[in-house]
Amino acid sequence: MEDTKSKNRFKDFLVTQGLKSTHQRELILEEFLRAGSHLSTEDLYLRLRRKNPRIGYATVHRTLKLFAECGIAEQRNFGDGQARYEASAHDEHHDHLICVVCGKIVEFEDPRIEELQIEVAGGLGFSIERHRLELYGCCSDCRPA
Amino acid sequence: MEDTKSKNRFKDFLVTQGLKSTHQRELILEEFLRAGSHLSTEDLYLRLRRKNPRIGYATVHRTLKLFAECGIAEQRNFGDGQARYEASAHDEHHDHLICVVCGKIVEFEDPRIEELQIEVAGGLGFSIERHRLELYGCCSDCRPA
DNA sequence: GTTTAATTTGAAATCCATTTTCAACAGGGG
DNA sequence: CCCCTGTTGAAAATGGATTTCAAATTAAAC
Ligand SMILES: [Mn+2]
Ligand SMILES: [Mn+2]
Ligand SMILES: [Zn+2]
Ligand SMILES: [Zn+2]
Repeated sequence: MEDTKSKNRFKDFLVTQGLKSTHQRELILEEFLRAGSHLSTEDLYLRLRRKNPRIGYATVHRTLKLFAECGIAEQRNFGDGQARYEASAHDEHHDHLICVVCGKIVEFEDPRIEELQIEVAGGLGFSIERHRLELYGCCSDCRPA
Repeated sequence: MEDTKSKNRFKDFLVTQGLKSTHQRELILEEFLRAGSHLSTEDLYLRLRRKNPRIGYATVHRTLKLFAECGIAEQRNFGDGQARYEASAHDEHHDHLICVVCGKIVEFEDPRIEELQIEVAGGLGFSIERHRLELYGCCSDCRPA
């Protein structure tokens, strides 16, 4: 399958927002869906340049923000100084495990942790809107034997 | 009590690192300990300027980094684009709950969540070095009645 | 106290990801 | 087509973090 869902969602988004469907936006969405996840604006920009040198960084940046606004992408920040984007696949939430040695990123989701977060926040009078959970450590590949 | 612990620790740190004890470093540490937690470099800089207009932003910045290096402060990043520092009181870890309306920051620590993080990471072959957990929501003061 | 070598300071410059500007350009309804 | 409006991309601006460098300060050595 070829991610028709995201493409349609973006198309609808453009229409309802009175925005235009452009060649660049199509190219960027195409490459964004093709490429692996957690890539920075720069990453995506460079990939796009290979095939189409006429694309501008500003357009890639603006289009990624549109993706996030429309809900087909999410911005992440792993503390390396540049924002990263990933396709919000399947509408399911997940958190991240990041290897501080090789940079590998593993996704996980644990309902028990999610539940405890709500409980703890509730006990302090907060209703949670969103959260950020990142675990930094060393993956099995990088662990000294 | 007047936080002699942090002051001594910093003093020792300067000696062992071959660094010098200066008037500015003392002023900055004094004000850092006096002021509330989670303040940005800019925040601290402005507070210091009130009493002592001769202090430079660069010095505040460098000194805060020294505090973090020496272990009496920790840098935090709550996604508002500027780093914040807090005194690492009592050597005990905690996470944060942030009100998206008024910006209030509440600290918490839940051993069950900490434990689950280790368990989940272990199941994926990771050993955790550190983590970041921030809950964003609405506090009781800001909740629509 | 004086000299000396090394570190520190702070204003200004630089860095660097992000965001904005703006004139040229493209889309798409009429 | 036309026209209006949204879009593009090169370049400039932004803003927090960091570095530069000459002058000032510190602390150890005379
Ligand atoms: Mn992910
Ligand atoms: Mn805190
Ligand atoms: Zn690794
Ligand atoms: Zn609040």
